[in-house]
Amino acid sequence: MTAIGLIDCNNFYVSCERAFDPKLVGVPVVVASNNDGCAIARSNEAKALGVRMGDPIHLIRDRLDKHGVVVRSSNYTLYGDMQRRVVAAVEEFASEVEIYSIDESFLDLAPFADRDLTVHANGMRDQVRRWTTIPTCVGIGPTKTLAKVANAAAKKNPLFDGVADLRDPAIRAFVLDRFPVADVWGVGRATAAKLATLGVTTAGQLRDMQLKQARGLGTVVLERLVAELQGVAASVVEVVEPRRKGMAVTRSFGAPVSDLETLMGAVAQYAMRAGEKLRSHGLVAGQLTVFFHTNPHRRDLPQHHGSRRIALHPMTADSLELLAAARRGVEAAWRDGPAYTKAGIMLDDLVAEEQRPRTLFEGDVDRRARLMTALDEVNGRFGRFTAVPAAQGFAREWRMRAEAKSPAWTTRIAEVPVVSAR
DNA sequence: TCTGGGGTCCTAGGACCC
DNA sequence: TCTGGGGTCCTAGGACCC
Repeated sequence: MTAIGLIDCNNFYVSCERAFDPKLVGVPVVVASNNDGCAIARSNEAKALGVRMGDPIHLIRDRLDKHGVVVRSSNYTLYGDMQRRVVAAVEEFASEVEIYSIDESFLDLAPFADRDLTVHANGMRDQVRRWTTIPTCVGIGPTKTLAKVANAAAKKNPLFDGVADLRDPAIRAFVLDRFPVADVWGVGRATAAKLATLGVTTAGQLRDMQLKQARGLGTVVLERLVAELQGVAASVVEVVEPRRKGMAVTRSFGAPVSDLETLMGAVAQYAMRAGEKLRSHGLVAGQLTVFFHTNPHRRDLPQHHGSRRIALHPMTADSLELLAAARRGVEAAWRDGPAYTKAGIMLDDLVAEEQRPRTLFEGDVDRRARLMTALDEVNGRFGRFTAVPAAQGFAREWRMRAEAKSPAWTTRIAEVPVVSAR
């Protein structure tokens, strides 16, 4: 019998922060996005105060201060390492684990389906908690979409106490009839609005929609979604990582940038990072897009959105080639005057290094590849951007804000927590 | 003063071909 | 005035996810 599980960490970033700082337990905590811009994780206490996902911190500052909400800058090194530990704790409880996002994994539970899966899931949650302190919820169903619904029910409805198994048709119907259609995985704002005009407001009503009608209203994506709600699997638990199609390094600046040289400095660093990322995946890129733009929320200020796409011949993962292409793009798209607040590099047409098409006249590729390997080794060992090209220009006025970032508790020896006993 | 940073998939429509 | 009937490939943009 098919049984798909979804384990999801509760308020993951906040829980990671709490794992190493007990002062944060029991008080309202918010983790801010890069640049301390928006609220992207909230403790239950913060949710109860009305802090919503994506709220700009500066707009809710007063409320945060009034209620003593602790705001932490995001610390992705910590969260990434904690994810690894959560997955390790889960592995023995499933035959396959598909890491879906930094805080969620799909599980193939079929081999365990003859036992009580609620007991099984609770054993898994206990192990995650023992190994990482992170609280989780588990949803179980015959398809991924139903496992997602189950997970949300497990989290929201105290009746389930952290684990919901929707394989039983009666329980499933009970939950779907009370589940807002807008909260279904894959139903966003636009689709929810269209469904509302048809009077479809619950997941149960969407389940009962004709497949053809679903396709007409949305696309094949909505049709598959309806099938999954009916218990017919349209996707499976995927273990192998799919080949990446694109890759990006983009950042908002800590302060607006109006001069070309400073912007170049930022873009240069993103290009170096993009190259590093490509090489770590063993890929080369055929196309690079560089962009920079002003603050779109400030309609009162002059706006400019500069962007250039540059073909990379030959395809490459060489940081210096990416850097040169990015510079050309910025120069071509530059406009004097506006204050820019964000820039980025996007790479497309990604191909595995071994499958890179060879061209004539590509120079001494091996020598450059060795240089890049050396660069990665130095930076891997001594910290990112220890070795950089001399022309990079390392003025850092644009560097993003992170005013309340926790230490790299688990990944830097100088920052591991010290425990003393007497 | 201050609004994240990644990704995926699908479709429509244009360019081009015979 | 009137203007076929297929294809393919590519790109931009929308919608969605966390």
